[in-house]
Amino acid sequence: MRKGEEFAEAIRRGRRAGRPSLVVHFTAVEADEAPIVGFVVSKAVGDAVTRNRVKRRLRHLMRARLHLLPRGSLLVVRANPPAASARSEHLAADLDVALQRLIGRPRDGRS
RNA sequence: CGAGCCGGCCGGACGGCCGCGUCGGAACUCCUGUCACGGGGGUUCCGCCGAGGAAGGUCCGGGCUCCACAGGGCAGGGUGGUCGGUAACGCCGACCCGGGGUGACCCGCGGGACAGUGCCACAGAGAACAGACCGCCUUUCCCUUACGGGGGAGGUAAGGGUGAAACGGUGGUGUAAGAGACCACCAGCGCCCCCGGUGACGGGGGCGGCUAGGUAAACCCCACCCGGAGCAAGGUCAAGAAGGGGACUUUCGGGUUCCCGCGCGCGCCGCUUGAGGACUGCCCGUCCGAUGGUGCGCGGGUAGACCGCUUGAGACCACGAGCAAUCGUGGCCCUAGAUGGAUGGCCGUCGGUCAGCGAUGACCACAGAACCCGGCCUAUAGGCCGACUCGUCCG
RNA sequence: GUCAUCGUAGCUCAGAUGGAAGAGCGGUCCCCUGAAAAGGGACAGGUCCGAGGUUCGAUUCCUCGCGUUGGCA
Repeated sequence: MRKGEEFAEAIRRGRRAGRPSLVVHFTAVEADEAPIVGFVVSKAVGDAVTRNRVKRRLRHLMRARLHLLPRGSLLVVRANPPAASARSEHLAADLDVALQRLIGRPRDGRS
């Protein structure tokens, strides 16, 4: 994801699942397109080195989970300050829980 | 051996599996164009390369690009011992002067206070061509038997006390008491001469007057330097005053959406007798200038691609010049170029640090390129190398 | 990339030419009240962001640094 409108769409209209280290926003459009994913790591998380590391870890974790997303997905992962000092397995666990809440439920749920 | 001082360098190493980015190659595939060669994109595989000494802060200086190649004066800003280095600097080196240290060495915005103006609180009698509070001395008056005390007039900067600072220091002559009033030496100031040095300056000699406060990181004066903006610079696709471009889609007619050129109305100024504008603020001077400039209102509008983009005052190694900063010659090498922004995940061995008798366990400094260089400053676990100084001991 | 702003008591802010710092709220104690609030009185509280420098003397002037907030492209 690389456009401001797409971030706004996912964050404002999508559903949200929060964990201590991160927040996941998810929405889906009708179009039959490949899912796109964006990351938000604010200045509150740390300095430039820390923010880069958090972003790379999240990108790595999401890459392995892309197949879980339906077509047309817009997904934004926002990092919270605890993500800076979290171990990768903790980040992965938080991410899995959040994804489970958002898309793991039956497809006829609220949308 | 201990303590210290200065400089240079490194800043984890090796390997396995899975991923990411640029570039190159191959295969497959899509779009587009030509008579033909072609152009552009996607996927997969292979290969090379892939953050720093500070990439940081943005405090200076340059390259590069555009503005009209930018002239003169004023204003404004900056620098401030000397000589050298450099593309340049507010940086670096050596030296000079002043200060600190036993020393190696360290610190200094280090021009001018007889061009002018301002300021120097409190304390103190007096604070800038100073000043009689106490004191000292002369004289006079009063009180007192006397010793002595008090008042007036005057002399006096040697002494006291205040202060950051009180108008040279010590000794003598001199005097009523004193005073550079005079003398000797010392310190300091100005001028002249000689010697050494490119120079700052240093050494020596002579003469003069006896003495001149501090502050210019207060205004200021002097010397020298400075055009402005910044890669979101700037350019190409880009044709045109009616359309053009990108992306997606298509039944190939087109459609959707975004972007660029902004569009309309009313008024004012002007079209070479020139409105307005540029050379950054002003003046002179020079130049641009008519599909023009400007005011108000309404409507529209906020980033598509590509180039610039990494070969450069370049890195390394020799030799030479120089005390050094640095420079010259030769050899050799090519070493990130992203654009929601590429270095991540898992694991092994070794290396450090800490804990523990041990098995073992935990941890790994500061910090992430964004046009590119030269400096400065700031952050930084741990480690390596070298020069030198002082102290102690041994020979 | 570039240009600014601010940093003073626990909080919000003043301050001067360089001569040593205040206000409001808050805090503590006392008075008032049967008790409290309000009111009155008294008191305490400061590395003037840090380091270095200029000066006799710096919160103020100079340099560097740290942090805060913001503007423009």
